[in-house]
Amino acid sequence: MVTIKDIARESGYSVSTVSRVLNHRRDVSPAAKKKIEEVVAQYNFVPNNNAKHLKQSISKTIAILVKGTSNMLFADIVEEMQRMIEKTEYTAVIVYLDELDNEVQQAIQICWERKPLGLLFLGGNPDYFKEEFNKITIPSVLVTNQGAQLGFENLASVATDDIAAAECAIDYLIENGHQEIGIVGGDIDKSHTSAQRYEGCIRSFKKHHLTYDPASSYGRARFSFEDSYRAMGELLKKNQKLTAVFAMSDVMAIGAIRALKDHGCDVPKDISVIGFDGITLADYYNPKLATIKQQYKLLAKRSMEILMYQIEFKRAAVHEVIPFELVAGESVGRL
Amino acid sequence: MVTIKDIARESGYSVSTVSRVLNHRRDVSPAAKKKIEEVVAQYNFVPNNNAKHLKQSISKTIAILVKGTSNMLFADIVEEMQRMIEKTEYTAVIVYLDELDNEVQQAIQICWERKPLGLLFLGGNPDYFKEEFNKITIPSVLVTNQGAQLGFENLASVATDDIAAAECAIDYLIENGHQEIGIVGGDIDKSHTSAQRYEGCIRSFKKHHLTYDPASSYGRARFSFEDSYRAMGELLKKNQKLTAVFAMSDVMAIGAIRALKDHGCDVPKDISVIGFDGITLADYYNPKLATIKQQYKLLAKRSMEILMYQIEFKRAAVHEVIPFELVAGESVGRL
DNA sequence: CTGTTAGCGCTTTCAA
DNA sequence: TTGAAAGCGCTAACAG
Repeated sequence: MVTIKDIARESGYSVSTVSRVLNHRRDVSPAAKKKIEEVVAQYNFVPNNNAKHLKQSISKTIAILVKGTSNMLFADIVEEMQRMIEKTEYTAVIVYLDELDNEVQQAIQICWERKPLGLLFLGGNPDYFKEEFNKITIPSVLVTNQGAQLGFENLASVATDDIAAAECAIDYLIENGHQEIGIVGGDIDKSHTSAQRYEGCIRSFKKHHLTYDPASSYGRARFSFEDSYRAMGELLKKNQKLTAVFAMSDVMAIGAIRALKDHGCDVPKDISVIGFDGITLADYYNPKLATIKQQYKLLAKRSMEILMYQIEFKRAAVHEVIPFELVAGESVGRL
Repeated sequence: MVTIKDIARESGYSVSTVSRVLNHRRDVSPAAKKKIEEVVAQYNFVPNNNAKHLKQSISKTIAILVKGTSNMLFADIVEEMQRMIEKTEYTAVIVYLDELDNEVQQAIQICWERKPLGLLFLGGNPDYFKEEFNKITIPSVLVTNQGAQLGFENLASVATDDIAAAECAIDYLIENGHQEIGIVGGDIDKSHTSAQRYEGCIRSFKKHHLTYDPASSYGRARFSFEDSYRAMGELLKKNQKLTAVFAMSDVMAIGAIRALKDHGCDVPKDISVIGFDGITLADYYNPKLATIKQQYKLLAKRSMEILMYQIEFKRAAVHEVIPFELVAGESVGRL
């Protein structure tokens, strides 16, 4: 392997000068720059990032921690963030974690190894934050989860109001004449997001003086097509009176719709379905999904802006709520 | 930050002994092991991977390079591979690249930095391999692309026969009475996979003595819903006689179907559509997608096995073709 | 503008 | 079974 030393020897300059050229510093003579760049190209030299990061105390890096590989909303947000970061002098490090991983622990390790200037959490479990986020001192933003109540000075948040949004979804179903409503959602004890959305549902039921029986009308599932399909099938057996279903993600809604069709129910003629997230696919599905659209571009934009403000102007961490949109789609019918 | 030195000092042992414990070596006394592990836990010590990899000459690591973040087939394959690697003593490093990035250059850097024992390429451009794969000497497997003709001794491949599969798709359309067939696919000059699939199409047309005019019947698009939607719309204007469309990926097929519906065409009544890949979503879509299913689990399994054989038994790189399956679905109608 | 020098945190001989 | 010491490749003072 060719190292910086080899380049120094071959170019006739010292390692420090080579290092300077490599890092685009301007205190190098054009001649040195030219010569060194030639040698670098000739030897196809690639610097070793381990050594670089081991030594470097800071780097113009933003780390993005994405929780859940198959979360299509996050995929859309990450793409948008990358596009934004590319235009700046910063570099993005993207780390994908399993839904179950501890994102805060991972973040600590990343801080330790890559010394980023800021952190962006796509999804996160408040419990993990309570436990050890205090070990993180750099500016951070929690995206799609509200973080105000956590009370960390360096943790901002940009999120949709999950409670209000879920309430809106159920309102919409009720406005359309539905009274027997099923819910397909995550594990309320383990997923904070699911718990929030569940609370929104309950609020709507209460407001409309409807009773809701989780035992017969809540289908717990992971956020995947397959598991939502299973949950919907079970729900159908437990409660034959259902006329509408709220799924806590669009992916779940699609799994549920497939289950309904396979059981001979038409959507929306027999049973209505409304999803959550507003991923690109929702518009491409048949029927077009009724859904609560999280404005992913705005979520991405504001998160980055708030992070940059914290980093560059040492502004305080703020907690911003991004408005959601109800998308009517074609999957909800009037009763 | 707490380093290995701190642990050494606090535990009363030397850094080398701590290092041994950290790496689960057996030449340490139980007493030392116990004491050091206690201190590590107490201080919440996390080793710095930069330093570790900088020094370590090999690691039980397999690197997976994934080309295209939003490729749903790859997502399925990666998940399967991770599941397999978890059961072994190896660790996976997964790197997501843009569709346009040079995966071989990235791989060289990763070898240099992480010293993996093997490489798995999900998708790849043969041109990049011809250019500099010779710089890579560790066992590697090219997944979903055939690599036999590249002729590298350390590069195996596990792939679907794209030519035969695409030919099969067109055959199926023709068998169902279609003669005016459109294609929505990638850039044949830049995407080797697209070129292969295109060749399969042409073979089928020739075999059936049909003429195909790319100018009026080929819609070039990126592998996304949106771009395929656009391409299908244009195709519809250029050629009103189309009765069927072959899309080079399921994502493209879905984009095309949406475009058709928005132009008032029913699928499959007015126009039939067949996709490619057989992603999970294909089964959940309405209509269920007719598609060429790549057996992603088998692709993942054989790739890993072949790589392991190369690494552990120094077996030669083999080139394996995984059979595809035609899934009838509901999106192709008989004319 | 350039070179010398001292580490970053860890692994790995080599001796003891 | 343990410890001392020599770097891995690079950056960042500091001095020239």
